[in-house]
Amino acid sequence: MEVAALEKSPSLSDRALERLTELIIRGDIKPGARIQEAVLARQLGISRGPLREAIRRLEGRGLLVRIPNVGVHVANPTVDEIIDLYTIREVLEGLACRLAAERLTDKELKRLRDVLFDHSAHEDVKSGTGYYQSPGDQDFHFQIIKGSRQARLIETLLGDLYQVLRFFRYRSSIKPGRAKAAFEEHISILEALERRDGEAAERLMREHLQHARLSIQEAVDIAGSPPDA
Amino acid sequence: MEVAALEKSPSLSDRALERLTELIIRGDIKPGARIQEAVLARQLGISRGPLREAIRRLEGRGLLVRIPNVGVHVANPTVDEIIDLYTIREVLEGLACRLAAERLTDKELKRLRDVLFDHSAHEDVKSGTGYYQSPGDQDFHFQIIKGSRQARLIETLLGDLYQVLRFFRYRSSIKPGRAKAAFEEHISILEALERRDGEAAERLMREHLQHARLSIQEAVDIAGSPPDA
DNA sequence: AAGGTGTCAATTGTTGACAGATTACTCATC
DNA sequence: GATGAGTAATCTGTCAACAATTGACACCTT
Repeated sequence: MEVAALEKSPSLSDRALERLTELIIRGDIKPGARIQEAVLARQLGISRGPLREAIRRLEGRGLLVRIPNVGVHVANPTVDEIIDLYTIREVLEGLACRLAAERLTDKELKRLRDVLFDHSAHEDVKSGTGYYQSPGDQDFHFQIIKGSRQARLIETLLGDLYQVLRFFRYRSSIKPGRAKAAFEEHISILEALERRDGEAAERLMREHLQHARLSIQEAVDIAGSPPDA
Repeated sequence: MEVAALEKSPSLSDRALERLTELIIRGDIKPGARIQEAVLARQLGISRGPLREAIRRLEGRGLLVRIPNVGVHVANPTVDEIIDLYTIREVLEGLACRLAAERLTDKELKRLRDVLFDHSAHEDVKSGTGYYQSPGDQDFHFQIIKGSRQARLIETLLGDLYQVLRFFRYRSSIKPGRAKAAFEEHISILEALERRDGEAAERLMREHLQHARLSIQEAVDIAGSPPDA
């Protein structure tokens, strides 16, 4: 919907923001890589002015880092910083979930249930590793966040945090059991929402995301441990 | 500390960001007021380029709103949107408080206690209305947020949210008893921190901020109710 | 007189060029 | 062969001029 607003007037800066975000998230420009304004501007077919505006906006989101008089790099966060992002997401999406419990329409709840069960989720879950971080998983979270009816919260979670996390997502092998567990946690959350139990919904969502975070943390600990142990 | 980094190389865009933020928060430019780039640029003694970059950054923070090809105005949020901001602050500062309980040094805890009791807080509280939103109150929150040791969280709460809320703070008469209650809630929070009880610290901070939010909401409801009732 | 149409001033969007700073390189010196 | 000053090249920071869009006013049509 925000995109629709941009489509109305695709200023070069807006388009540059979109394109650049995509380049970063898709990994075409790697974390830590330096960005040269003139070069990138030529690649995008625009001049440096609008590009600089786009860069400044991405700086605000933490995707780019500028060193004065030297240049801008794509952010290259440490594992700890990524974990910190997940921690922030935990409380914000917990809040969204609590609000959603009070505000989702019956129709939307029904749709949420469909998302959870239709979306070939069962196959994914049974096959073992598919569900976690699948479109089905993402859609479930999206619906709940939107259901909070809190524009600022939606903007923050969907616009900023998700993009950043999508980028920084740790490409680690998730534990085999995680997919099934995640799916079951989703069911518990859905049930709390259907009971209109905001407190429980918030708590369950926070626990759900905490598990995801710990799963990552664990994978990193293993990968980071000395291989000659 | 972020300012220190800017002082190193105060680019015109950085300075414009600072000055413009100040102009908005001090109320020199009022909510809803239109900003003309050329005029403001001349007032700040710079050209439109750096100013536009600063504006784009403030757009990201939600302090300015741009209508494509028409202009930018200072945001003019509804009461509901302000309440939403407070709600977000609740969970984020709750998180900060939980982390602080685990991470504050004994020295910092001592300092926090001093802030609470020294800062002529007693006089403020006894006099009735002084404490709430006083420097002492703010300092207490600042110390805890910084104590979370979470750069991103600190940046969000202190850099973005506080400035926005400082600006949009509802100039409403707070209930007489609120100051004393707020002070006592601070004491409870401090005690939880000293016990290193993160769970309780988070819960208490959230309740504390929730009370503040409800106090505002109440004041608005009264002010907003039809006077001919 | 009401409604539509064309024109014009004002403002945003964009560009290319200039100035200042930083980095990398060269060359002389130890 | 290593080190350091000096210099050149490159890139960021900034500006002023140009293009495109908007909104308002006057004018014409019905």
